[in-house]
Amino acid sequence: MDGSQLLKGVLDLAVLAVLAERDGYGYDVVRRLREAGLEDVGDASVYGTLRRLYKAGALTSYVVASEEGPHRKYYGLNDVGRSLLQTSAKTWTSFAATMNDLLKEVDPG
Amino acid sequence: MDGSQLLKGVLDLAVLAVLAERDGYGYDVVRRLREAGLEDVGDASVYGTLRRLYKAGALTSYVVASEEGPHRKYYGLNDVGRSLLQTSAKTWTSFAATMNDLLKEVDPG
DNA sequence: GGCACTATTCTGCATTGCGTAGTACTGTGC
DNA sequence: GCACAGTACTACGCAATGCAGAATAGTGCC
Repeated sequence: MDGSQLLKGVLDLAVLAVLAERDGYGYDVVRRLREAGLEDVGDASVYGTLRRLYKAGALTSYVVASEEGPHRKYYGLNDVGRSLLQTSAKTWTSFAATMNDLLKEVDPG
Repeated sequence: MDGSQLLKGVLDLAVLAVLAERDGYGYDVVRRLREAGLEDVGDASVYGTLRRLYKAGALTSYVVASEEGPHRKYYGLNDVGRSLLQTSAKTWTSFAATMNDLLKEVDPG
């Protein structure tokens, strides 16, 4: 557990959170992330994140060969992913709280 | 205004916030950041951030030649820095809100 | 005076995550 | 067949963070 993830690895957390809601394939995750407010997220970043997460053993993956387009590669959380999500969420929350503290003294009213 | 800063540039904001409280030199900023809860922040990162911010015209800098050690290079916010802080703080806040929204559906209870 | 230690700054270099751009494949509509 | 949209993926680059180490300026000890 190193601090660099704290500062940069927010996308991982976002992807995990989105997948926790329900399984999704890359293109879909991108769309959901953008709808959630992360409008500037690049698709390649998401694919990369998905792959990293999968490689880290946090995701399951199954291909659905739709008849109306190319196959969709769905991803879903497994136990590792779920606990990673919990941990990361906690880390994020406390990090965000720290930042908000720092900012509180700045923003008067 | 690009999103990459959203995801990565948190340290900039933290440094700006700390400096808004009162001027400080690098070594001191590191200490204050750590005391504030950002324990894993590396000194080189802070020096780098300081330099980048200064180069971007957000900071003033003056050297205080202390008699009890090497000179201290103080940094402080100027108008550019203050408005950068405001902007970044707003961006951060809304980003954090988005993330919290995303996480709300995950963390039951 | 020299040595170790602390405070302080600064400079590589490596890692890594995010983004842009471009490729490839599959189905639909013309 | 061709253009277009949905979908996945790769290659490369940039920027930020971290680690390690050097340099500089004092203090204290011998």
